[in-house]
Amino acid sequence: MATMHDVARLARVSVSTVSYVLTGTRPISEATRTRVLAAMAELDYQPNAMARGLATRRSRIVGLLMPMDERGLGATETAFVTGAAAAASAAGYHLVLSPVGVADLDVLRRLATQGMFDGVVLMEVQVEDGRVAALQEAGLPVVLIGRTGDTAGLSYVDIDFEQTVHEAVDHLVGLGHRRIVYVNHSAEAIAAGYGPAVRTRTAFCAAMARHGLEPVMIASEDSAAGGRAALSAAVAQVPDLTAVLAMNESAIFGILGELANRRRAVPEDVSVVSMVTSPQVAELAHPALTAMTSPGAALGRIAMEALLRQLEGAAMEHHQQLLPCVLEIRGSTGPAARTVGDGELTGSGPPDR
Amino acid sequence: MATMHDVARLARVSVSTVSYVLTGTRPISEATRTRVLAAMAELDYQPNAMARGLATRRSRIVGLLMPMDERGLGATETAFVTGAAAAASAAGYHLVLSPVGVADLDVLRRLATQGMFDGVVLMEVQVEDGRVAALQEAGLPVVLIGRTGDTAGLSYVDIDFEQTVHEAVDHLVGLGHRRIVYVNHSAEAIAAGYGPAVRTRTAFCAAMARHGLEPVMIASEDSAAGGRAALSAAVAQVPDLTAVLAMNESAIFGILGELANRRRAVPEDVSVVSMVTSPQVAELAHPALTAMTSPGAALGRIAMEALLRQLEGAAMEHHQQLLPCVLEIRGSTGPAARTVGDGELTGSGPPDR
DNA sequence: TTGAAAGCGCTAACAG
DNA sequence: CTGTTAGCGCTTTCAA
Repeated sequence: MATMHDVARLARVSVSTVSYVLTGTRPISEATRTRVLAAMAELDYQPNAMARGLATRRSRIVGLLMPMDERGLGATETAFVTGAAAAASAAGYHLVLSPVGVADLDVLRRLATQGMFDGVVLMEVQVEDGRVAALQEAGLPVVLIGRTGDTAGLSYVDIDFEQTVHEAVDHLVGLGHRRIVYVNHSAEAIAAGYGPAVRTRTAFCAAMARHGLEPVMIASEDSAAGGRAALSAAVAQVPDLTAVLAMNESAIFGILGELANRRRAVPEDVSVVSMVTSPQVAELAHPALTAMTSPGAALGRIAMEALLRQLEGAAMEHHQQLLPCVLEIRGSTGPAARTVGDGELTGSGPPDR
Repeated sequence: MATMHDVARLARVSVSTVSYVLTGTRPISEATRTRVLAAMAELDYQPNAMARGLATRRSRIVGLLMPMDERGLGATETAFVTGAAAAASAAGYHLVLSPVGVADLDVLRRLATQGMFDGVVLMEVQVEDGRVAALQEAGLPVVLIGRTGDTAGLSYVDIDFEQTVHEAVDHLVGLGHRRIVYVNHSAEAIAAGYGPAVRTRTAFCAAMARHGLEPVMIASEDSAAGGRAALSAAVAQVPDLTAVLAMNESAIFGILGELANRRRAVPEDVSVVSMVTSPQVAELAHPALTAMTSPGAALGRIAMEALLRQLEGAAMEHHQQLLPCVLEIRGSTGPAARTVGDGELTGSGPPDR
């Protein structure tokens, strides 16, 4: 309510002096500084954010851009948001949550040129993503959570899917599993170039190859029903599978449910590893899921910190960083059921028909 | 980048004319309007949000204030956020996510007087909540998601816990259950005046009384471990219980796990209803949970719409609305196990020791 | 060490 | 129907 003018008058100084006391950009005698501070306290003065923003051309507002479909955010995405929000807030920035779909390029361009954002963090990045170019054309500093196919010249943090998949496969192989089926996101997601789906797919092939094993992969809708269908498909293809590696947080419980239906005990008959999963979700299952825990909040925080550093320093340094998920062993994995021979073998659960 | 001046010059009109074309607050001849519009298009003009905000003293930014503890948001809270964000965005407002704890009253006051927010939605409201008063003193329009003990003169939307609990209890009683245990949030949460915990507690007593039944209530930590402990305590207190009503989304899977440990089949031996739960979470369980589905996104949307209406119209009308959760029957409830007599009876599962 | 004054880009009287 | 101009509240030269 009180303006800088009011403070200046009460302290018997000019407005510029008040401003300098506030910003500290020029020396002020101790005497006047205390007078000004006292006046501020007395009037309960708070600088007006809009006015300051207009004068400095910096809003101290950063955007967090993400598509928000009707089915809401998963636990991992939510962690991105809270991590980023905490980091922004700690640095004295405001975080605006903007639902911007991959198709809303015009909306995005408008947002970018309104001068409301000092910079943005972009979530749910596709391998081919027009939003990145649009943002760069607008001259707005961007940090991605996730990454495009060509990452030259841009800042991002992402999960190290290679590393994550390799660790997961190593864990299972270490337990003696050889017939491991990978349940990925939907075929559409893969076709659309959804990074996590595409990258883990490649990585799984590589990881299995390294152990001399055949990679079997099944796409699954992001739902419990999708998971059930995927598991059925997996069993049809590899009747004697002993382990499932699932990339699909939404499908994982369907997978578990279908295993239960088929009387395949976890982990005695089939081991299950859930990839890129939050501990909260992993704990929900019974037994609790061995999972590759996604560094959700950390990723959000690191992305935001990188962006803010880019805003503070004029230097246009790029921050590119991959964080692996960490293996947390819980109850859903165990030694592979004993098999006869190597290629031919007895199924470890009863047949289904 | 281009300013209103540039547009004015190119269109050979004054800045005010450009402004009026933009705001539509005074008639403009078709000829000049098209000239101005053409100039805007040519220059790719976007009005500067800060400048407009300063001039109009309205930022078109609303805040969403919530405490963000380290353990992140639950599915229901996340739905509040996405619902509110979508509504704000649809109305052309920006939504700032601000982590403001119940204790951060000074932070809140600073936020409120910076002139950054036209209004705010406050989440995670306590029965006794100093933030509400602080906001009102600052003269900032507020809508609560949740509500304080005394709601005189303020706007809120909240879940109708009375109704929700009654429906849940009626469902179980209708299935023949009489020994129903209520698992609430933690004792600390109740003591701290956490609305949902306090209100459901009262409602459960009333609902049971209406059926002439004894209300048994157990507090539980918000975790799977808490849920297991709570179920153990429940069984200790009511060995022959046939139904559990759980208010605790974080504990529900612990409850299910412990039931499985004790070889009490769901729903054959024990029926389980989860209160204030998102469908996604309910679907995760096996069998899927019969639940009182929280109107999460709707609540967020309604709160935001009420706030925006308050901002647009000068009228200081209050919006007070309760929405019940809706019963969605899935696989976790069924008829009560047959019992002998009414008070004395045979347990429906095997004893635990 | 301080003050005066010119903007930042826009809106909204006021005046034609 | 349109133009001129005085702010909105702050920062930051320029001048003392």
